[in-house]
Amino acid sequence: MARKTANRRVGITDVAQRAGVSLASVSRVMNGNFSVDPDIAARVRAAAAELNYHPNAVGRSLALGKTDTIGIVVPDLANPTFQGMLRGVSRAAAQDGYRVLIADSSEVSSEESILAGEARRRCDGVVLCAPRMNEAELEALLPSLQPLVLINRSTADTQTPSLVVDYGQGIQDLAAHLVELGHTRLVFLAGPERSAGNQARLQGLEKFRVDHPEVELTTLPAGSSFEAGHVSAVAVLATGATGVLAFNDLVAMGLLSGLHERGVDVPGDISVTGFDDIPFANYTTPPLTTAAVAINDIGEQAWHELRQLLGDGDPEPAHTTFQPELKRRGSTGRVKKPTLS
Amino acid sequence: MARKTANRRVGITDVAQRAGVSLASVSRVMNGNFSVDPDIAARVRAAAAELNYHPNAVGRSLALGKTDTIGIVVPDLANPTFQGMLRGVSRAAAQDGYRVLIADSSEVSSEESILAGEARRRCDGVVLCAPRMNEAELEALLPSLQPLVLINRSTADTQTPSLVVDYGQGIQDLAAHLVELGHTRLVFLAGPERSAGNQARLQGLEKFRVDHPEVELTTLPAGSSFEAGHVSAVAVLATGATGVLAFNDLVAMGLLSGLHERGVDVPGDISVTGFDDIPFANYTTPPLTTAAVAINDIGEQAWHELRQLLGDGDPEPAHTTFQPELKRRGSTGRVKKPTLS
DNA sequence: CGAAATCGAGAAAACGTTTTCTGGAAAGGT
DNA sequence: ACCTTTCCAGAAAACGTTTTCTCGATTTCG
Repeated sequence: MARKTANRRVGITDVAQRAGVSLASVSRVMNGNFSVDPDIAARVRAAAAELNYHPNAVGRSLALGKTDTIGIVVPDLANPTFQGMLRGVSRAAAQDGYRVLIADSSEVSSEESILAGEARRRCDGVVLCAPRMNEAELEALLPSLQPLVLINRSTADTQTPSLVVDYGQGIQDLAAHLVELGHTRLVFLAGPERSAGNQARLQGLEKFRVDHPEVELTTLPAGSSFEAGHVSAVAVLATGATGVLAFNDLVAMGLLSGLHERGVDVPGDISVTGFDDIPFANYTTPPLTTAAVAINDIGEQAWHELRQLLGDGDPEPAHTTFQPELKRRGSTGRVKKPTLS
Repeated sequence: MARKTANRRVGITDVAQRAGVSLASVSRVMNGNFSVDPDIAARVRAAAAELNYHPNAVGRSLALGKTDTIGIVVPDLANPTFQGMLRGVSRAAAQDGYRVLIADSSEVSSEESILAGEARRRCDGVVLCAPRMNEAELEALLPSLQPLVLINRSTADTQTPSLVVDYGQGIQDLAAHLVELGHTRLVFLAGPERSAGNQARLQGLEKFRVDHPEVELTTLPAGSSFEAGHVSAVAVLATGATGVLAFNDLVAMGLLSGLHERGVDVPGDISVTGFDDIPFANYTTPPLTTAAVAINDIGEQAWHELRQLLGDGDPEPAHTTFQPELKRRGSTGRVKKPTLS
């Protein structure tokens, strides 16, 4: 390793030398270890200040066996949901002096496992949000990631806490809300097929169907983005439905935009619901009725679980379910005229 | 350090022992070093596989003097602009096998310097976006962060590349666009006072004033969030202006929402412009006229600059300026009636 | 006053790698 | 056939800390 410009980096050795003490003493002083002569401590501190010494994190990590860093794997940093999660984790972890290493798998499931492994090797623990990874692969990966908390995936493994959102219940609440407003012809704009969240919504809707046999509910493949919602506008209109359950807020916003372009009034002609309650949902025109997911709380909670795991005890890992909360806003309204059938 | 459950972690030593070779050979094999006997290589690989060995990143970092990690300091992870930047940096860095450590300063400038320093100590380099930090503090901090690229801050230091957006020009373009549409009474919804970006916009508008003495331009303090824009609606209406230059897209969207609630038609009664062209800007009703900032490109470019610095050569650090691009959309239109004056 | 207990600072081992150094064997040249 | 060069595997140093261990000095107690 070519030493650039003589000895550039100032280490603990330099401080020790300058203060005329041993390495050990410097280390003790730097770590606030008592039982060290005040005079020595002062000399060390002075030397450290003069040399502008800052302990090397890597050396420290090696000696201590911890990095004070956790990894978080998300499918897509462009998605507000994962951004919120990341933010929640990051802020909470920062409170405890931990930093966060991010890994964006770009929605490709093969990357998810690689990134998770790599992140784990660099960090003390991992928060894994991998909705696409298949069940078997996940189970196989679990042991090697060990201090780990799962988001929106469940596992039999008793070691790993998991935080899941009850998408099934949320979508039922939204559907029920529409029915309450008199809608009897609904359409669901589905998300990515392989997505665990989409599966959960579909199951919820299945349950809804048996509870409300009088409601006509069709499903249209869409996606999880603005564009997906935007291009779905025409298909939605073709169904003649008066209420739309979009996969998430992004799709709903895209749809809102598409409907607006076609002169369709929301909620006058059609009611639209989203999912997640991203910050923007409150500021669309009209404001979006949606199922609020406390995504920041989930991130925060994820950190707290992980912190438990990193600490000593193994206090039963929690398997927490978050209930979405229905937010009634302007994008849903009473059905104008009963559907002719 | 208490070894948990006998020897848990499998290290290079275990592999060497199992393969019946020395540490050095294992290391050579793992790093694809040629000039190692094929037989030995095979044995090592087999042993590594059997033991499920993965090299310890910290040990590796210490020996190599590099972490393959960069830090990025942003003021607020909730802001779409910084989210985009982060995403750009992260994706680009990932392409080259680097990971990103995030530090969210929560908009407090004192944190910015601490976090930057800490990030630098853990990583090989830093991307710093610290709009609030004062000039002096920044200059003082620069040397200690050295492989570093600045975003939206300039510096005399020739060592550090910086990427800045020409907010001054962008806001002038937007203003000119409104003038072109016949507006003569404009209002600027200002951002946070201390923000460098806000200063740049104000300077641009000053220039605009001298170029267009016929236009009446007032400034209203607002902020950088939805809420800021939302609550500004009444103040904006009070000015009697027909064109509004919002600090950014968030403020514009909040304003749009506030105006809608009051039954004010956009762009019929008032034209509104944003800034940044965040992904949502395309899907508001009406779609937002704004100045597009290629924020993902900036993130990507930031990584490329940093990669240069991390590599050997010192090929003059670029000081790049990004020009916003005017996006004409539905939120601006011809002024309905000439302002009486 | 002497021996045991206490204390604190320095020497050295440890963390898990990579890489230089070294020495023995094989290969090549005269 | 002998000497020199080449090659490659293993030993050891290095990276920058923390922490255990050791040992001399000071204190305390009998």
